[in-house]
Amino acid sequence: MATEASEPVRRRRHGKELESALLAAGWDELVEAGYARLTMESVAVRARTSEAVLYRRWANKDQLVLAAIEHQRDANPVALPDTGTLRGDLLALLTAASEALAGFFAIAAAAAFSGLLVDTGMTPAQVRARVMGDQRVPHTRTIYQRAHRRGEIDLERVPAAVLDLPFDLVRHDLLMDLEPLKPARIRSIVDELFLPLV
Amino acid sequence: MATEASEPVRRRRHGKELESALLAAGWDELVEAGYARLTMESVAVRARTSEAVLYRRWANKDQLVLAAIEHQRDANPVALPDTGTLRGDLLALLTAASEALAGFFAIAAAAAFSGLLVDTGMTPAQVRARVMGDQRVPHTRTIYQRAHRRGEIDLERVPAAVLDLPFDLVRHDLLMDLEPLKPARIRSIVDELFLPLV
DNA sequence: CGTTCAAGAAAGGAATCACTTTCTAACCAG
DNA sequence: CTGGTTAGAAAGTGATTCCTTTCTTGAACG
Repeated sequence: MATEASEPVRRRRHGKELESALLAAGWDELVEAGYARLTMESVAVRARTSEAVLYRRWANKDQLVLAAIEHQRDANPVALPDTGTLRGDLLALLTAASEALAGFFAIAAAAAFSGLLVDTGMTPAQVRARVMGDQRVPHTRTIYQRAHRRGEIDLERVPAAVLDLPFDLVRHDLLMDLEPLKPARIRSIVDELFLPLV
Repeated sequence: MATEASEPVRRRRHGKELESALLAAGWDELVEAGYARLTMESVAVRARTSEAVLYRRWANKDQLVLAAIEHQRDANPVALPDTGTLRGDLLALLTAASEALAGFFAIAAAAAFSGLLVDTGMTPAQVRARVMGDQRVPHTRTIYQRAHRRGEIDLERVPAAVLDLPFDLVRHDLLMDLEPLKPARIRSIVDELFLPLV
């Protein structure tokens, strides 16, 4: 009778384990409530801890949100495919990026423009560069260079706009729809738009 | 001595004139401060009026923001060009859209995702449809149909993805950079990407 | 085992901000 | 000119929320 069945052994988290839980809670709050409605208390409650724990790590709400965005980005790395053909690599990479980044751009962009870090002296462009990780989709250069070496494309003769095209369109669709692209759309981008241009 | 020189005749605005000024102030505040940092007072001060005037028109902050977004969208209509060639029409339309909508998509999307209307029962998709005006870029069908009639393209044989391509890319760049596209970029989209595909 | 550190609970201070209320006077219709 | 409407000024209320402080106790480390 001393320990209730409804009280499931209060474990106490530490270090990386705790920090990941805090940042994940922050991200979930961002997705569900949005930046404006995210409060330190709501994050603490979701993470089953108290606000003091948050303030021990981040000086204010903006810092916490920024860290949560970066954590979410880094927790879902996009794998580098190697299928042997440019078409296969592109389909695989775009699919992986689409799934890993679904929602990320929109939430991050929304937070960046809805007031995040306005008074830290960062320009909107700086905030955006930071949350976007200053990279667009990783590994793009790699798969193009491999295709160049195999003789599939001639990097000297293909305009940069063409090389960016598939990734720009995937990013665009992610921003518009907030969910991963349908496989048919990815195939359309590769087969109807990109490949005819190279 | 009764009327100071520093007090430049207090005129009192009414009706449409006043309402436009209020909504313009709301939009400017949205751009500069973002949704989270926009306050009814900041809008009132910017419009040189008082909060009561705002509340006489809109029941709450969300309604004001929504009206400001719609006002901004409707106040900058994109003109329908008619240059005689598909290439000319596209360049003109993309340039006009780029300038009219610079910033609009990003600000509107950010407001939509940063908490706007979360508790009115609208889904994010509904909010987005409303602020985007349920249209992407107007006039697109028109210029394509004219080109079809002139025999420049065959609408039966061109995939829809190709027709959307220029507008998707312009929207993408606007979301990323928040400013009108450089003319060279627009020419690149038309000449290096779109025209080779049709 | 004993020491140290931080997790977690709780309560509250201070500031912000959505929204209201009241009042005066400028504008408009007749 | 007269009366009704509403712009605009000013002050205030109540709720929210950022952030701090204090205290107890579970966990890590030697």
